[in-house]
Amino acid sequence: MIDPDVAAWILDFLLRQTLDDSLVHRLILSLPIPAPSPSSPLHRTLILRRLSSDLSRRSLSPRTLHSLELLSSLPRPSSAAALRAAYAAVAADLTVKPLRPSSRGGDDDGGGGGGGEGGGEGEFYDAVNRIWNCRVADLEAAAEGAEGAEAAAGLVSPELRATRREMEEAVVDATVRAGLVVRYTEERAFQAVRVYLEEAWKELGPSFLELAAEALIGMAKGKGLEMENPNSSKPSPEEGSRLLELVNHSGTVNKRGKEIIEENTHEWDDLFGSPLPANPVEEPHVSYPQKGKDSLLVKDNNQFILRKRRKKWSSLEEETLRKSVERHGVGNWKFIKQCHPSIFKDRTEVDLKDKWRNLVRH
DNA sequence: TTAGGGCTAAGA
DNA sequence: TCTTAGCCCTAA
Repeated sequence: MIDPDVAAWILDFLLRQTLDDSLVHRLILSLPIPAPSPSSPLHRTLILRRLSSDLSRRSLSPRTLHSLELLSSLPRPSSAAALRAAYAAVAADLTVKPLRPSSRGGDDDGGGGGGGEGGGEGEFYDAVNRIWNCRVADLEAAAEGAEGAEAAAGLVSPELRATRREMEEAVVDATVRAGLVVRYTEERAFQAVRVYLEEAWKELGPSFLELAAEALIGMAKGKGLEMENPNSSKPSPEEGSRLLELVNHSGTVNKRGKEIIEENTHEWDDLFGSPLPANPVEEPHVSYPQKGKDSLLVKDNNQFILRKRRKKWSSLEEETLRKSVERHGVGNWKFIKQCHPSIFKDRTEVDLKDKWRNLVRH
């Protein structure tokens, strides 16, 4: 059995190599690492790796935005200017995406819901609401208030505020909308993320294993334990693969890990404590309890039914609900949930409605 | 998807 | 035992 600290060093090293995503997924499941705390170096490496993965798959999604938000909330946010630029570019790209000719779909769009003319605009309005009137508005509010001000200020820039105004204008003006499509290209967003990642990886420096290896080599040469020269030669991807093989043969793949690999789910997100779907529409609905630690069996009329385990509302959930209702009004429960997927990850729209009923009752 | 009635676990 | 909060069911 590998020591958790050693496992974390191995993972931290391998995450920086050009390994295939599926291998990284298997690694995360195989190694006995606890969920990294936001202050641990591994946390930053994991988020950067997830972002790199989005870039290499050329797939920018709300998950990408979430990664950038997480990075800005870390104790010492790296490459602040590039991070702000990447956030603004990705937010704009995700909003404008439905307006691009390639996304509007032909007659075989198969997506249902809307379709036809105006479908792209509909999705655009929805994205403006979700990203700019909700997500970015929250950041701006937080940047001005005391709560999370530092993290939010790391993302809020004059450029972001200007783009938000532009998006609002585009909702009512077709000419502005057309301008957005020309200006906010997908390539522009990719480029901004690429620039940020280059800077961030550079700032991160070598992994602990690399430093240790250098020190060992130094010792072998009789030079003592010097841990300098961070840009010395990195182990090759092949070496990373061999190490991975070693880990896989150590027999530490747990049962749950195997199940998840078989189900091909998104193992990354488990490590961040707040799974975020690539597309909010695909978010799993939690209204029907499933067997597990979050459910309990209750006897009802001589038959057992599965019931969701009672979970007290946290002050963060309560406060978020209050602010959301203030901003978006009563009754928009689904929208409010979509605005705060990580905070309300364990709640259904009905839960939000029920909680609000309780809040106004007393 | 939402509103509203009703049930029940938890705690005073 | 009573109240409250969280959850479920059903109709629209």
